[in-house]
Amino acid sequence: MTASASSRLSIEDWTERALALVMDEGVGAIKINRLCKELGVTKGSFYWHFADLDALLEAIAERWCAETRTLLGSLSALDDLPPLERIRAMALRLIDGPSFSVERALREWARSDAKVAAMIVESDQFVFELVQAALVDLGHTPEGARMRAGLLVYAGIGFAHGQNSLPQPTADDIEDLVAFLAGEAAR
Amino acid sequence: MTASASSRLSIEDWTERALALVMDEGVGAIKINRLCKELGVTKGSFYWHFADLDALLEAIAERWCAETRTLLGSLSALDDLPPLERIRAMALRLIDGPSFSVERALREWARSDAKVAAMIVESDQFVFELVQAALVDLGHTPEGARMRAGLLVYAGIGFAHGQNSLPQPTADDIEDLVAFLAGEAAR
DNA sequence: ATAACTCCATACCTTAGGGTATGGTGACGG
DNA sequence: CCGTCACCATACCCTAAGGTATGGAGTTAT
Repeated sequence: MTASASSRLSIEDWTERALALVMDEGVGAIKINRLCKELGVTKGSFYWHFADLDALLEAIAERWCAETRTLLGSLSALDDLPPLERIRAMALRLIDGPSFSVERALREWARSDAKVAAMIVESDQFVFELVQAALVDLGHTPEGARMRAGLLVYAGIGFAHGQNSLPQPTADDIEDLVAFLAGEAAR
Repeated sequence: MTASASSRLSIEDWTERALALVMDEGVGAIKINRLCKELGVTKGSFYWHFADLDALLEAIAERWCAETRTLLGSLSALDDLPPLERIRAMALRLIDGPSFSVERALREWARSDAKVAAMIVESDQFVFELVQAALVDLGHTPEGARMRAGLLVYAGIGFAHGQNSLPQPTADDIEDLVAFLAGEAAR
């Protein structure tokens, strides 16, 4: 459906569908037969494109890593914004509800795929350093900025993994949070 | 080995071993044959004690919930400590490395077991309210305390799920963190 | 002592899912 | 027009794992 209109499938058709599956049902949901059914083919097709399941997993890991890397690159555009805006943008990104299941799926995946794990580390690092730099721009010491940025990033990760245990923060709450983290700058 | 010396097994022997398995390998690692081998029996024994796998899962969920509830009860002893000590205790608890895999296993488990999920929510809530109360005792407004406590608890959850993406905080870092969260009390 | 009950072993069934072998069909170059 | 190759269908095998049926051995009560 989302794939190309051609009756023949390409590698990209497979990785695209498989990636979508990983995102909203986890890597454990990838079954060859199921994928085939969703793509309207049978296993004969799959094993022509890929040697085995691991080959498919590796392919979609590669693809996801590439996509994520370009996404991080595009995020560098935030550098032009004022520091507080940068922090706010990251905080809002961390609170984005629909992406929670994706976040969980990715970290679960990372536990069985080194490439994915490395990419996630890189991604976390990226956000962390972005926030830290913004805090330094606001006049914080590197150490103070480090602690605050770490707190925000880890809270973001935790937010995706907590099962709505605590009341969900509103937009106003985020404002308070950003103000708190950015506060008492020149101490 | 850890079970009773008797040659016959009890329900507790099964739930104990299974719970240990869940903790350090996740709920997905529970296989009937494997459990039997570890306990030195065969499936005939398992299916005498339990109707099926779900019955076993339910039993260990029940057991874990009970154990966790008493653990939370014992944690109420912290109420006598000064507020800052209470927060510090919770912060250190959240950073406890060896329990990370347990934390992950539990939340994964919670996604397929409502009882476990509810217990985790209760547990998170407990820690959250404890920290929040301590912050209020320090002179914070309920709203300020709420935000700070939420930040700490979520960061703790995230810390267990991040794959060492960011540099691990030292004991000194925790001190700074607690001081930061508790800081600027009477504003 | 023996009947009854508890706990467990053995053998077997069934399903899901990864993987393989082989043949067929459409498109395209020669 | 025909062969070749890319792509796929069909049929099959193998293993892991949950589940069942049945019988046997140890224990306990009467």
